[in-house]
Amino acid sequence: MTDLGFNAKDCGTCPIQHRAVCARCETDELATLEAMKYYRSFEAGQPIVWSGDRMDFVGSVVTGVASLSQAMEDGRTQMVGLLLPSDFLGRPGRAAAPYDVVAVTNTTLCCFRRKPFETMMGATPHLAQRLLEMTLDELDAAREWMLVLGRKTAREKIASLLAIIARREASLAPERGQDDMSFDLPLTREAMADYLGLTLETVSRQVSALKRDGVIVLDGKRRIVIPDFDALVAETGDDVDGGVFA
Amino acid sequence: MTDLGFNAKDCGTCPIQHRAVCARCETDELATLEAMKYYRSFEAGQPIVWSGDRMDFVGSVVTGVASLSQAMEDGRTQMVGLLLPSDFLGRPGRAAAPYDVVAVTNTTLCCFRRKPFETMMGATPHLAQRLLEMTLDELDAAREWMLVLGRKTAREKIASLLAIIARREASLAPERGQDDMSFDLPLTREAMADYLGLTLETVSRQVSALKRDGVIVLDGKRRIVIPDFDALVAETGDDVDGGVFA
DNA sequence: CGTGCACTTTGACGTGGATCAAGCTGGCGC
DNA sequence: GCGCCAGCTTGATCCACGTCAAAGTGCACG
Repeated sequence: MTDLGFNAKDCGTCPIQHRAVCARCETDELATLEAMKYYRSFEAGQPIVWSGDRMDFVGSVVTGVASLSQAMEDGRTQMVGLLLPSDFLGRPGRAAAPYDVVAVTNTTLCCFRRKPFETMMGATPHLAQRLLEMTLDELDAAREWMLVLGRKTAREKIASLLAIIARREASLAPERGQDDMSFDLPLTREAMADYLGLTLETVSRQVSALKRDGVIVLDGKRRIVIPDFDALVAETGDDVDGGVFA
Repeated sequence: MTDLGFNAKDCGTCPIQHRAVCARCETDELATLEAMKYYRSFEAGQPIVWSGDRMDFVGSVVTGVASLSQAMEDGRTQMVGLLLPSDFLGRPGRAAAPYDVVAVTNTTLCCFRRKPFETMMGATPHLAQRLLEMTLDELDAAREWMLVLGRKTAREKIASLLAIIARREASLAPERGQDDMSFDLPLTREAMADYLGLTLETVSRQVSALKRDGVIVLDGKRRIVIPDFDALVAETGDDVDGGVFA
């Protein structure tokens, strides 16, 4: 919630708006975006917006992890997206948030107020095209996840989730090879269950099973080491190169 | 595959490109789009494109139903979208099709070659914005479906599918009230199963159960009559107004 | 250095939907 | 009119995952 007071120029730590949204912007457009942006941070567990709420900003994740989820009246919930650093949040042209957005870990967003952003979009054709690109990527990810939810076994679901997170982590720190990957799981067992359409007990059992079978190594409850990424991918049911977010 | 030879002006039957894609186009842009468009038709069961294929057109469905689906190596398949009349197919800026697209019933598409369409998009800012809108709608539909796949029971899944189709049918023929809805199911039990992440036997049993309970009436195997739409919606597990594609 | 509490693991048991296996039904070609 | 066959239904059985219950773990706080 608090404004971090980052210098607007201090974007070594914020690859977001320049490269992700506006890679082809001219200098003056870049400067306009720069001048408009501001930061917000949220603590782990804090809601960012509720489904149906008015949402007057768009932005992207600088650090941390946020989740998008939908709930049924009786309490069943399904996570429909996971926002990792560089992912975009919000939708130009739409006032109401379609999902609950919650900070899973401590999270910093780089934001723009929606109205001026929309105005800018109208004046900058490739901004709209860039947003379209990003939305198509989200759509592909959502549909890939439909396959996971509809057709995969519990073990394959867990492996798919770990593979996605491992890939994302690797792309954020590309200097390391893809052997000996390791990362801190940002999700509780319950959050994993909500993403995978399982119960937390089933998640726990399958994580234990993957550990027992040597596919993953646990260091504490959250730190995951993946000794052989290909072995993990083999557990997902996907063909080797076609996988999720390929 | 065959060109139907429809008159390019004959767009009473083709509400697609004018209103869906280009509602705000100026007259000359409209004329340009008109001149570029052509029709293709496919018979029930025919593939339109395979996943990974080069796809040199974009378009939308004029009549019929097509499906988007993904397959795993071992044959498990998940339908990730259903294209009904007025739905858009294809993605500007991307050469490769990400899913298998199959004509479920006899289908007619209104197409544009991709390259000139992209050029036009670059020159016509609101075309890109309109495409973004449509893609966001698809994204919402995909995520709504993730809730169906991840958290609903077989009976709720069937009810959700019937409710979606009934709503779409009603919006195509809005003169009829929403009591006494009826329509021909365009999908086989197997296709329904692929969409819902079930087996065809389970689909058959749950359809029978909904019939036994008076939620739906079957006239033959394909014609569905819905005596009370609200009763159907009550079976979906959604809250009354929040439902899929709300 | 306990005590509390959120998170996780593990066990025992139940069940919804998958699987396997017959039939049935209705449209179409001959 | 008859046979064929794709699509559908129904039954019997199985098993992956859910449910309920009880410990275990480790970090934060006194």
